[in-house]
Amino acid sequence: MLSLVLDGWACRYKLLANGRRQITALFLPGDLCEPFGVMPHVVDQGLAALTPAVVASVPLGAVQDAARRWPRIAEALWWDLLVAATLEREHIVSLGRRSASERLGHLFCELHVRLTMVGLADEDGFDLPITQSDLSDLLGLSAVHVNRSLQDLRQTGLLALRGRRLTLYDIDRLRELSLFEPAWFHPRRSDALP
Amino acid sequence: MLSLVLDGWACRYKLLANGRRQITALFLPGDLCEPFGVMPHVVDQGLAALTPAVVASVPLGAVQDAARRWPRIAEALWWDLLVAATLEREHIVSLGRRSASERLGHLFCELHVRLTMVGLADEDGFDLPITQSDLSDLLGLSAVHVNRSLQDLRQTGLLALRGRRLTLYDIDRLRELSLFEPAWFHPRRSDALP
DNA sequence: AGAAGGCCTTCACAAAAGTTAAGGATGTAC
DNA sequence: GTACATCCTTAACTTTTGTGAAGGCCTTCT
Repeated sequence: MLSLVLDGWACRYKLLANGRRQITALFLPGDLCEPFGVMPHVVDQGLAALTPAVVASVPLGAVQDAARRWPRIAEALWWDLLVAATLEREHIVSLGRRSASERLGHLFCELHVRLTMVGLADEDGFDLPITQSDLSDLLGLSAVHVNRSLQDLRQTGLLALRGRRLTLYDIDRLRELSLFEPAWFHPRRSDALP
Repeated sequence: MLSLVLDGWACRYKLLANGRRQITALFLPGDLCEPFGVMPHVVDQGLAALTPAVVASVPLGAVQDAARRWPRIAEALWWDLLVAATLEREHIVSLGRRSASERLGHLFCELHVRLTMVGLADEDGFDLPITQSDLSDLLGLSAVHVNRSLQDLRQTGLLALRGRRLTLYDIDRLRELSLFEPAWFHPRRSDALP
């Protein structure tokens, strides 16, 4: 079963024995939230909606048929797998080597790119429908510290977050501060497909 | 080009603009260090040997031919992709929600399982050929703190690390302390392959 | 209107981790 | 054997992050 998010935000997460939660991946509208749906036995983590969400599920057989018949489908699936893996690696880098503010900034830059690709962001911001507690589970921080770092970013004049709207006042400076390198995000489509 | 580690340890890593390094994946003998060798254009990260290493490289065409001719090859490739993804997700969990000692313990438990599978560990330990500084880049810590936490684990009587040999005195207790759940590591081989 | 719950915000304090620096051990090159 | 380099170890100190607790704002339910 292949699952595609049509609306809303979802995530993959793991709950540790001590009760802590770590979100390992964030799924926005347009994302496949089960890229390994092809091998459903091995899911070691939970899947959850962070907002009310609409998800389309396609039976595995249909996916395989479609992929065989239309190469572009197969190509798109590979593509998605690859982008997801890249995002995951960048997540590791953030958690390991970026400070709290840098993690927040980097996440916002990433979301801005991803949401722009699906038409859900404009030049100076986007809708951020999840709680600060969700952000903390995603970034490996405490909720209090997320709030603190958010205040820092606000006071530096880099962004505003009111209601559910995130406004980015100076994306270039935010990218610099967060060590964001958008290059990895737009790799060329490869012509060498398996 | 598909690359297989035959001997030695290697890693994928990213260097940040501020000079910090984060290792995103560790490759032991028997691991494919380019699971996405199938799409070589998109490597956003570096590949490095952590010890003198021997790597076999197989041209992409040969891999595709072999995969088509012998389904078990294709199956094994999928398998490797899946295990690597699971390890990567667990890496995220460690960096986000485990303390320094827990990260070390978890890594040692993971290495013990992986190295046992390729015959490079015995019941009570294995060879750990990388430096504490490498460990710190892998676990998102400072080298000094890795050393500190290592001392803690030693003094708790959980392990010894002399020369390059790591001895685990009480694996069960170490697993408990590190919130290690080996379940994810032995998922059933799926019968539904693409 | 009032009560309740979720979320955001702030504070004071505690714990964890980073930094800088120094010395010791070990191994390699000459 | 000596010099050099790398790695390990420890210490003192600083910074970052976590914890527990409290109050405020807002929405929803009754």
